[in-house]
Amino acid sequence: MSDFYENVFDVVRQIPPGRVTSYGAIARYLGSAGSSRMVGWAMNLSHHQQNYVPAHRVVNRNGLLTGKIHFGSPVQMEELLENEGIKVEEDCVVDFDSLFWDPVKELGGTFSNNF
DNA sequence: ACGTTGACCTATA
DNA sequence: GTATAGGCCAACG
Repeated sequence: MSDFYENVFDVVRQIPPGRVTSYGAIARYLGSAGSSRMVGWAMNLSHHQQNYVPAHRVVNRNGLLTGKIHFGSPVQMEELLENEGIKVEEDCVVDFDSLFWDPVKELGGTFSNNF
């Protein structure tokens, strides 16, 4: 497994429950900004990983559940998200801006404790 | 091996 | 504000 995918899975696993992030955010965190597509591909491989990867917490920039189709069922992603406490309507995450979890801002080297 | 596609994002018109 | 173009890198046909 390439380190890239491993990092992606590691970041996705560290996403707190009830929170969501975008492919671009992960790609930027890995330093491969612009290669957001690779993150999506990594998610595709996440199903083959023995370690469970909450790919349902990863959505696109618009908060749209574009990858729900790649789950067991098209509604599987919505079920999981609602199970986490995230409201989903029209395949879109409600309050996505508030639920957005940026790995660069959270895990990003500088542990900003100035909260 | 070449061409196309893909769970995307950013920029310009 | 929407629409179109470009970029990115890996997998599939």
